[in-house]
Formats: sequence, C-alpha cells, structure tokens
Amino acid sequence: MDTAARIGLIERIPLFQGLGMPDLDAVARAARERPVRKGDRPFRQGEDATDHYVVAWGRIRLDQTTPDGQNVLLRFMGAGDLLGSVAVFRGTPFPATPTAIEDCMLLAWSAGGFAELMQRFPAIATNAIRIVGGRIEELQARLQEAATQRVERRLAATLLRMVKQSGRRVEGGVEIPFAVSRQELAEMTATTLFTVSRTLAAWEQEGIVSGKRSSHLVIAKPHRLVQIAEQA
Amino acid sequence: MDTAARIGLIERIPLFQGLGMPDLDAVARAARERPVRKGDRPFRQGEDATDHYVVAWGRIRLDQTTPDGQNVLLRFMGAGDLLGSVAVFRGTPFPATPTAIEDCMLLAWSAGGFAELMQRFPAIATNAIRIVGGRIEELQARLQEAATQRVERRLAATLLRMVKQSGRRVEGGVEIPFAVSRQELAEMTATTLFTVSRTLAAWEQEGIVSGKRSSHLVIAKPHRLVQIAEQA
DNA sequence: GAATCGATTTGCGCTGGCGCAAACGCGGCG
DNA sequence: CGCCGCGTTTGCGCCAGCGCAAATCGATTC
Repeated sequence: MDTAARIGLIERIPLFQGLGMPDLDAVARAARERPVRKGDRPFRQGEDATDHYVVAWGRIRLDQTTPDGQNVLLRFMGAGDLLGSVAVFRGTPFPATPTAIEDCMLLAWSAGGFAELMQRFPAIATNAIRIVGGRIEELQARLQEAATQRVERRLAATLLRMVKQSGRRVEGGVEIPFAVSRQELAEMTATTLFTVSRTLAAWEQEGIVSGKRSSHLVIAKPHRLVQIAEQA
Repeated sequence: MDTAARIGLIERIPLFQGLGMPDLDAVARAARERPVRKGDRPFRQGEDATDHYVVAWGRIRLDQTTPDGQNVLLRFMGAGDLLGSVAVFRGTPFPATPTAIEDCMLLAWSAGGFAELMQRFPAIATNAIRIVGGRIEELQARLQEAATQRVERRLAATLLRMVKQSGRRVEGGVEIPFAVSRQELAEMTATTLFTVSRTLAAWEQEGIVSGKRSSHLVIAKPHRLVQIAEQA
C-alpha cells in the first residue's frame, strides 16, 4: 500500500476527520501496516498496549474473557474503527482480545508517534474523545438492557445495533454482512445460545428475520424488531 | 470562592493534571460556579449538553432511566469527577441525570470556552481520554458481570468498586462514606432490592459487612468479598 | 413518647430462561 | 456418494431470583 492509498483510507477514518491534506500525509507516513489473517489475533487481552490501531479493511470481533473462561463479545469492528487506543492512553494492558473474522488490514501507530501526531493536530484528540464517548453510550445502553430487560428485547436491540453499525440494504430487508453464530449472538446479548436459537426460530415463524445456518442474517421487518426492542 | 481557592481545587482534578500554574489560573478564571443543593439535579437526561462540569465537592449519583421508568444507577461521583463532557463533545443530549446526594459545588465551563482551553493546553485532551477510558473499562467490567455472573458475585463486585472509588478506612474495616439504600445497590447491581436485602443479611450473619439502615456501610472483611467476587 | 412515614426484612409462590442431552441438518471432504 | 463434524434445534427438568404482600424496624416530627 503506497502513501496515496493510505491517505485514501485515512481520510475516511473518523479519528482523522477535519485534517487537511498535508496533515493526512504526515499521519499516513507515520503509520505501519499490519495485515491480519482471518482467525488471527493482532494482540491479546492482558498484553501491554504499545500501539494504536485502526481497521483499514476487514472485520474484527472484540472479546473479553473472564478469568473462569466465560466470554463476552463486546463488539464487531470494521473499516475505520479504533482499536486499543484507550489502553494505550491509560497505560493499562489491553482489556480485550480482537480476532479477525475476515482477512484484515490494520494501520498501527506507536504510542509515541501517535502522541506526536496528536500534539501537532489537536483535532485528533477531540475526535478520539468523540469516538470513545460513543462507545460509552453504547456500553451504557447495553448495561441498561442487560440489567432491566428480558432476553427477547435485548436480542432485538443487539440485532438493531448490528444493523446500524454494519447493515446493508438487500432485497427483502437489511442484511448483516457477515456470518454470526447463535453462540456469538448469545455472547453479545448476555444469554445462552439455546435461548437465542429459540427466539430466532420464533421470529422466523413470524417472518421477521431469515437466513439459516452460517449464511448472513437478513432482517425482513426491522420495524417489528424496533417494536419488540421498545415494547414496555 | 476566589480564584486562588478555585486553583486549589482545580490543581487536584485529574482532568487538569500536568498543567502549570499560569495554565491553572486560566482554567480557573474560565470556570463558572454552580452550587447544587442536596436532592437537586444540575441537569436532566435528554437535555442539550452545553456545559462541561467537574465536581468540586459533594457527592452525586448518576442515573439512567429507561423510557418505561426503569432505572440504572450508573455511578456515584465525588470531588474531581467529570460530568457531562462526553455528551458535550459528541453534541448529543445528556444520556443520564445527576442528582446531588449532598450539597455540592460544581465548576462549569461552556462548550466553547472549554474547547479553547483544550486548544491552548493539549494535556487536557489526553487527560480527558484517560478518564473516559477508565469509565469504559468500568462499564465493560459491569457488563461482563451482569452478563455472566450471579447476583451474589455482582453485588460483591459492586461493593468493592465503591470501596475502591470512595472507601475510607475506619476501625473494624472500610467504610462507604455515604448512605446507600438497598434499592440503590439493586440498581447498581442489576437486581432487586429484595435480593440485595437477603444477600446483605446473609453477609451480616457471617460478619462480612455491617451497618444497618441508613447508616454507612462498613465492610469488615474485604478479603471475603474479594473471594466471593472471584469465586469460579 | 406517640404517631407517622419510608426503608427494610421476610415468607411464599411462580416462572423465565438456563443447563444438559439428544437429535438433527448442512456443508465439506475423501 | 456417503461419511464426518460442527452448528443448531428441540425436549425436558429445574432453580435462582423476581414479584408481591405483610410485618418490622428506625428515624423524624410534633
């Protein structure tokens, strides 16, 4: 990937919004490329956080594992998403493990190099806060759901969130453009794969969603999901 | 409160860590004072976020309410804590409502004024990211707990978190230096006040905690709580 | 100190959804 | 084509913890 290509990627990344051309060039030159094969993990929960990453292309899932082996799927990430920065800023170990679910390209900046860039281009800092703030709101929403709502509503909310973040219009509805297993949905919804399976089966009956097995989920009636997610 | 007094407060606030004396002075001059009576709410969930706040002294609880009236107690805040900034940066409405549980003093900066300060003193931006990052990690931990652990462990974790954030050594253990009702603990732990009551009763039997009614909770055996919180 | 009011405790019944086991596809591979 | 393996579905039993009601308890007020 040459610098021009990098700039093409970087200028669309929210973190670098508002930077002018020469600035983007500087950012691009400071970046390191880090390809990640499907299934690989660029780093692991608990390791020292030395680099900031941004997903250039491909998809990644982000998991947090409890000491006793339980797993929480924090989020799926795609092009433009920020990875690991919070830990770098705080000087704490990575709190979660990213796994590539497709072949990916990450851009990486060393802690020091990135600090320099932020120094030069303050917009990066405010962008970072905005992005991180978005995560907070999402986490608060999920915590609220997990705390106060039953599984059906939570699952609806989870699907809607995925649609909002990565959904793609297709004939017959909106598609989640990558394979998601029941187990993964369970880990995102704070429930078990059994319950997810049962709930989705019921929704398929009603024609709300479709797409069996490892194919991509299609939400045929998003409005019904919204209804379920919001029902008192 | 004169400028000198403000500086005294401000220099101990994590958000302004690393600023020199003249910088602190500028920050202090830009601040507005906003006293809040016990029980009052400086703003409400859903309102437009126009100002950044920092708690100068006093304690505040931060709640998020669902459309259907359910409540999640996000956190207690004390001197030095940042309030509302995430929403200001993102240009979104406040996602939660703060309520003073003691008489409080807040310092406020308008969005514009604060942006200017950040421009002049980039350390503020990195501090903000660090702070907000800390919230993320706490929220992720709580989400994980709510998703994977049963009530007893969650409650133990909640108490330990409160101890870490505000605990005070006293004879016979560590004290949480403000009144917390069972209802509030329930809202922090994603359960009901009934279950909290039962669990705490059992712990009092074992001498792990003490302090009935509206008196302050004292954790006599924090190590036992840690044990419960970590038990597989 | 009697009355009041809110917080807490406790008993009891009930159920959402978890856990396990077994059956069941679907896709891949030899 | 038939076998294998994994993700999924489904049936069934069970219990943690919720919901409600009633009894208590403490603190506060007058």
